[in-house]
Amino acid sequence: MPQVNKATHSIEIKELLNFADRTIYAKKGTYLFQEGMEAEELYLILSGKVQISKVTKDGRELALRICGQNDICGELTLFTESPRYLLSALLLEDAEIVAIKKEIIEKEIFQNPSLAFEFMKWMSDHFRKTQTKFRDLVLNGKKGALFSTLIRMTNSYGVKQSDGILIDLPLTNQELANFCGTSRESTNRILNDLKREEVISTKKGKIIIHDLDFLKTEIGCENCPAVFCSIE
Amino acid sequence: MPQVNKATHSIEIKELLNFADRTIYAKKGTYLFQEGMEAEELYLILSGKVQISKVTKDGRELALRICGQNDICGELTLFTESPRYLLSALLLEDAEIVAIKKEIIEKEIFQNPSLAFEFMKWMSDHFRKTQTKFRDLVLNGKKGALFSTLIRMTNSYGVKQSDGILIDLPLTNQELANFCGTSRESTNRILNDLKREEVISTKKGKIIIHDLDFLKTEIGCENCPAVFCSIE
DNA sequence: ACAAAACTGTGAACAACGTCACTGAAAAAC
DNA sequence: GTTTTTCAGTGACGTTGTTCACAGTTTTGT
Repeated sequence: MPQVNKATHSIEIKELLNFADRTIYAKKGTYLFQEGMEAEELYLILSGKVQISKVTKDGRELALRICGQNDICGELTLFTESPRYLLSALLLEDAEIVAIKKEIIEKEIFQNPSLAFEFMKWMSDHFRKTQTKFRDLVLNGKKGALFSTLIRMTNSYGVKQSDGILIDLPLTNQELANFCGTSRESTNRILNDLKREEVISTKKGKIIIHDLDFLKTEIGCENCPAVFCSIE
Repeated sequence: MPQVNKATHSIEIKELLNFADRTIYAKKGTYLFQEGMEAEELYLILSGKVQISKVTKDGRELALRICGQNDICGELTLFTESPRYLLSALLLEDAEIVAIKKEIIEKEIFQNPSLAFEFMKWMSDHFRKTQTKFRDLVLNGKKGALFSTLIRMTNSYGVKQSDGILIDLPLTNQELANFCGTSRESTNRILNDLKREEVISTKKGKIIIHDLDFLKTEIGCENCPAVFCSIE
């Protein structure tokens, strides 16, 4: 099945594999790391999916990204003294993950300009992604947050169908709400409005987008390259 | 007058000066760059203040940071093909700014590991800053956004006084609101609540913080190092 | 020093969103 | 294949934040 838009990652990031400390086989539902933990490694996902999120004291959860194959996480701790993870990484599926020691990467980046360059490019792209998501959430209210999330999901997991684009990822209303900083009920109501207007529909717990442009114009999306507008 | 917390910038970032293309003397109220413009340079502020913000189609403005001496802006366009600025940079004061060609930096970073390293550290810190601000704005409502902004302003422009910390920066309610994604009226009401509870007061258009801890506990601030919690 | 402009402060009406409470549907477990 | 458990859906109501309107205050310009 053809992926609509698969953000291409730089080939060189795979160089990181050469510096692997060990490979982790972790189970769905467990945490790769949790906020507050001392951060000594960073991770490269070989298979499976990992959700990065922030948990508030009062138990709510703000989900930020879902990392899949070839994505990097734990990256925010590089170049910081006695760093701790700011976020938690929850396994959405069983996964195979390579751990790389922070010191080794830092040393290697220092000696390997091409790796440094690729890494900076990656950070830069990643930053842009966060920046645009930020804008959508703060500037366009909860509706904007949801529309933005749907668009990003489409870019990352969209599969073309005869009647639209299927977001090929099982998602409950609650999970979607976590990405928007919204309550489950609000998300549910907005989704049902969209169904009524035939912008989306659902099949077997997955969402099909029929009118992506509607979502885009509502939040003033400038049609930035999909690399900057994904959930990864 | 002693600055409460001045985030120390890496000395090496001044290396960038060696690659300067030209020096710009720009007037308050003008734009260094505006979103959508083709991005060919990045800028190092020598003196003056520059506010980075995003303007929405309907005229609202979301302010993200204020750059002062030795800060870098326009950085989000590095390592991207045919980049355009995502944000606008408005001069808050007359300023002296060094422009550096994107290509030159990219080339130099490739050849100079120490510069690359410092630059990555800078990006990493910068990212953390954005990430925490993000959390405050999305997770703690408009009040959280304002408290967070006040704390950041204190870290960047706070000057110790006998009765508290003066935020040594002229700020109208509207400007403050722009940093929070809020209406002027809401900001005004929250500020007046804080005045009534003697958490803050104002003198000559500037804010004095009497009870910083109150603001911090309200938003669940973990007392992260000031480097990650500033308005720069 | 005086007028114009910009900013502050506040009430009232309204919209957006969250919380609570509960029902029915679907999926998972046994 | 039935029982649990999880999830979707929806009304009622409270809270938060916005918008509009306007009066009073401070700052700026000349």
